Formats: sequence, C-alpha cells, structure tokens
Amino acid sequence: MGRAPCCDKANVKKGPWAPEEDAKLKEFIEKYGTGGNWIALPQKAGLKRCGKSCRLRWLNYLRPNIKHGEFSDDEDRIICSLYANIGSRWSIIAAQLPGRTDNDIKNYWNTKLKKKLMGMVPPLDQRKLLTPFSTSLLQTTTNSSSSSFSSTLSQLCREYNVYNYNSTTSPSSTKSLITGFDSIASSFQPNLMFNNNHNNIIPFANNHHSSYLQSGQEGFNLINHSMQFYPGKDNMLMFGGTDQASCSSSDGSCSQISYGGKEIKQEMNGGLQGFYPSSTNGYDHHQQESSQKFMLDYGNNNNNNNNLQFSSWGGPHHHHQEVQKPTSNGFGNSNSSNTTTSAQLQYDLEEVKQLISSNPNSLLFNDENKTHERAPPLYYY
DNA sequence: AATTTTGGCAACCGCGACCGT
DNA sequence: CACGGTCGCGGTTGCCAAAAT
Repeated sequence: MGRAPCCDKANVKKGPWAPEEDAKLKEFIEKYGTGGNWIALPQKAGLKRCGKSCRLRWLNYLRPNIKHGEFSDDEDRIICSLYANIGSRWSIIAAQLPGRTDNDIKNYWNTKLKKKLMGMVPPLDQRKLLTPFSTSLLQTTTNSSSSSFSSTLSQLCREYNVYNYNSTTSPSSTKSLITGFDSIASSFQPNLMFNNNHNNIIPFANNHHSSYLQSGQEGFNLINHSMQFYPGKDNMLMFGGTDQASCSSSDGSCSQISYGGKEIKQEMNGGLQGFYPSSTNGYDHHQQESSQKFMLDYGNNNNNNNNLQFSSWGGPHHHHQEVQKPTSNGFGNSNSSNTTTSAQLQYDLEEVKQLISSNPNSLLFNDENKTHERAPPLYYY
C-alpha cells in the first residue's frame, strides 16, 4: 500500500503560479498566517493548489525580504565554505545567507558556482609546479579517479590550502602544522579555512558540533605562498573584490548554528600554540619561487590587537570570546608579534607533508559521508 | 532566419524526520 | 510506544529564454 497523497492530485493546479494566485496566497498569509498547517491552507485561501506548493511558493518567492539577483563574492565564499564542510545541506547554508533560499542557493551552486570553482582548478601540467604541499597531496589524488565532483572539489580545496582537518589522533609532534588544532579536534574540527581578512566567518563543522570562528580585525589564514593562482592579497581562494561587507553574524542578521560555545572556548584557549601571528598583509611573490615552506598567518592585522575573537552561539545570546594568540609558536621560536610587521614563520616541508599524508582522507569533502539526518536545529537571533 | 542546444530557474516529488494523539 | 498527519529537505524535472549553429 502506497503512501496517501497529501492532496487531491486531480483537483490541484500545477506549474507556474499566476500573479492572481500569488496575490491570493500573499494576502491570506499576511492576514492569517500559515496557521501551522500548509495542507489546509490552500482551501482556506481559495487556492487550487497543493499545500506543499503553497509553502514552496511562499518560502521561495513571496515571503518578505527575499533577495533575488546576483550573489556577492562574500556569499560565494560562504556557500563554498559551507559546502566544503557540510555538503549539500542547502537549508543550513541558506540559514547563513539572509534573504536567500535553499532553492536559490542550490540552483546557483549547480548552475554557476560549481563551474566557477571547477574553472579554478589548474591544468595538470601546471599543478606540478605547485608546492610540495600540493604535490604531496596530489599523489593521493591525481592517480585516483576524479569522476565525481566532490573529489574534484576536494582536490581543488586541497590545492588552495583549504585545510581539512580530520584528526582524531593526538598530536604526534609539537612541530606540527596542526598542533594548534589538535587539542581542538575532539569537539571542534575545522574543515575549511578561507581567507579571513574581511571579517569573514570561518565555518567549522563536524558530526557533533558546528560553530563559527569569526574574526574581527583578526583572523586565521593558512597561506601557501607558492600558490600561483588567484594570489590576490593573501587570499587562499578569491572571488573577486574584497571590499564588500560579509555576512557577519555579529550583526544579528544571520541565523547561526549553535553548539557548545563553552567547549570551544576551553579548547581554543589551550590549543592555539601552533598558529603564528602576523601583521603582514603581504603576498610575497618571491617566496613563490622557493616553494618549500608554509606559513600560517593571522591575517590582515592592521592593529596590534593580539587576540583572536571567537563568537559562539550556545544559547539565547551569543557570546564573543577572546582568545589569546599564542606567544610561543610551538616550534621553538619565540614570537614577538606584538609589534612586528611580519612575523611570518615557516614550516618544514617534510613535517607538513607527513602530517597531511597521514590524513589523506577528507571526511567532509566527500558526499558519501553526508549524513541523512535532518539538519540540526538553528537558532535565529 | 530557422532550428537546435544550453543554461537558468521555478516548481515538483519522494522520503525521512518530527510531532501530536 | 505506535501510528498517522504534516513538515522540510534535497534531488530532479520541465519550461522558457538565450546562445550557438
């Protein structure tokens, strides 16, 4: 026995909505609301439509403050970040972009953004010119079939130093690129780090926790200075202009995924020693040539604020938490970043390679890992 | 200019999760 | 706890317009 239809299929209209239908639906909902029952709504509103169709029309088109038209670079960034972290969970992604609907974002991704990103993957012969960081990763990626987009995206992200941290292991070495994350990892696994010079948010997500690291003036950057593509400023992945306002959730306009802010604070306080502050904004093209070192950078530091600012949303109010930047870099070097203009520190290639290759499998860049659980509850502020 | 192909987008559909009884 | 109704998500379809041939 099949499932009972949600409405009388024979007597409902399908296809594009007429302006009169739109007006009817809009008027009804503005007057009476949805009543929490979409199935019954069309009849009450005098519409020969399925309740689901009404719901969709309202959510995707008629409800107030729907944003149509071009997506901004910041929106691109957020979509890419989240897609890389959580896959095609469009409703969650949409929740981070006020005025955008999941359908909109899904269509945008499928028709434009995906292609845009694909176009950024350098040709194979050029990839060989990339850093050892990249090439070491490519050893695990180029030989395998890249038939699915997710693997291509995964590769793309790797090449652009979009850093997928998938560690459940304890730090093997203090000279670890990911030392700073190791103590965070158990509850808090950053899977992607985009340039964060412009108050962008950096999403973090794993199966258990989702939150955002948000920068003020400060932020993380993981920079590969030998990257030969899109080297604007110190962006890892550029989407054009950089001056637009980003979707900063601190203005309350965005909904946020809320989990475990306390945990983040505790863990972050103890776990940042692997990161290096830098007040430089520079992209050192000369370093492209050597291609043997890697750098972590706190980003576009035009001030001497030596704190990283984290925002977490663990309850009805969100809290900004400030975490001290490390004063030691964990590599045996002292860090005098407070006043320097450039405290870029470099990492031994082999160590990086080792670390990366010990983590060959990306958890969340792979659609196969997508859970079919319903999205976690979102808290709107 | 006519036809075909492609791209973009709105809408549909099926299914799993949620919720009330 | 079980069940049925409803919601919401994400994949897919289909239409239309623009671009290409």
